[in-house]
Amino acid sequence: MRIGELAKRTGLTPSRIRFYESAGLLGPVERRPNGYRSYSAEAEALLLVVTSAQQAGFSLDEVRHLLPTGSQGWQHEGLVAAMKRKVEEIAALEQQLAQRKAQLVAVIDGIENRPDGLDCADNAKRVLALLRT
Amino acid sequence: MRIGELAKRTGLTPSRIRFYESAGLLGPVERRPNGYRSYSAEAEALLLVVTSAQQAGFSLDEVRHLLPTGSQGWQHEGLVAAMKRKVEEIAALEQQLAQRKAQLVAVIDGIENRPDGLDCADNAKRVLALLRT
DNA sequence: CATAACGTTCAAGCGAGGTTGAAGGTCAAC
DNA sequence: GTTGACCTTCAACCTCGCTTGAACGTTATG
Repeated sequence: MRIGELAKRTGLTPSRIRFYESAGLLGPVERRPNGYRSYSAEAEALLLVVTSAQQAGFSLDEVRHLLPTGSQGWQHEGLVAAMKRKVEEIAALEQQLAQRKAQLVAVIDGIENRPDGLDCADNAKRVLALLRT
Repeated sequence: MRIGELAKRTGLTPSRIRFYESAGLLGPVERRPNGYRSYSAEAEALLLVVTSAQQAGFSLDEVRHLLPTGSQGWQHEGLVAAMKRKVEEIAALEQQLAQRKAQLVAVIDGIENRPDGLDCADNAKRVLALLRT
């Protein structure tokens, strides 16, 4: 498989795939006699791992340390440990998101249900005070 | 209040505050005769709005469009609409996060409970297949 | 009066995650 | 035998959200 087809199959751009290679995420890539990159079906799976890991919140740097180094195969323990840590991080993020959403909703409510007799500036102070808590 | 004190009160660095000003987030800032910036207490509230909005997932560009332009005051409708959109976005993000977490947990489980008689490479394929669904 | 702790501007740099472009090689089809 | 699609490298550029540094002015304190 040449890079164009791999790109289509993964939904990535060729430049992005080359970028991942140059970032050390794909290991050494086979070449045809003409210099073209040649990918096996495994490459598609590997790219799926990379993009999934990215979506799961791993930086490329983190991903690189999780991928099999050379021909050494996966290192299950470290991998599992990293994923468990990431699950924790995601749980923390979920909490933060929920809090942000709650704050936004509180601000919206604070604006829409402004107490009678409170002018806009004072209401702004009231609403901001809610955020600090 | 000079920039240093504002920085301490908000927990931001002076450079960051100047950066926000140069990004058009703070409007025109008063100056003392010596050229030093002079901030009112409102500035602290404004910076709180900026950083809160950032934490809520607004980019600085988005924040700029939400802040009162000139001396025109807040535009409640647009503001509330933007916040409601952001709440939707956050809800979507929450779903994605939940899905990512579920995938990670599935992968962890796939590794830890590898079926007997399946070698590592085949198990990797099995686990990756789960991710595609 | 010296010195340290502030403040100023402006330009440059960083880190992440890529994209874009120039200059060129390869290959299949017409 | 020439178009056009695809591939190569390498360097430069981009966006975001800042930080850092150089060169310089101001103010409070001993």
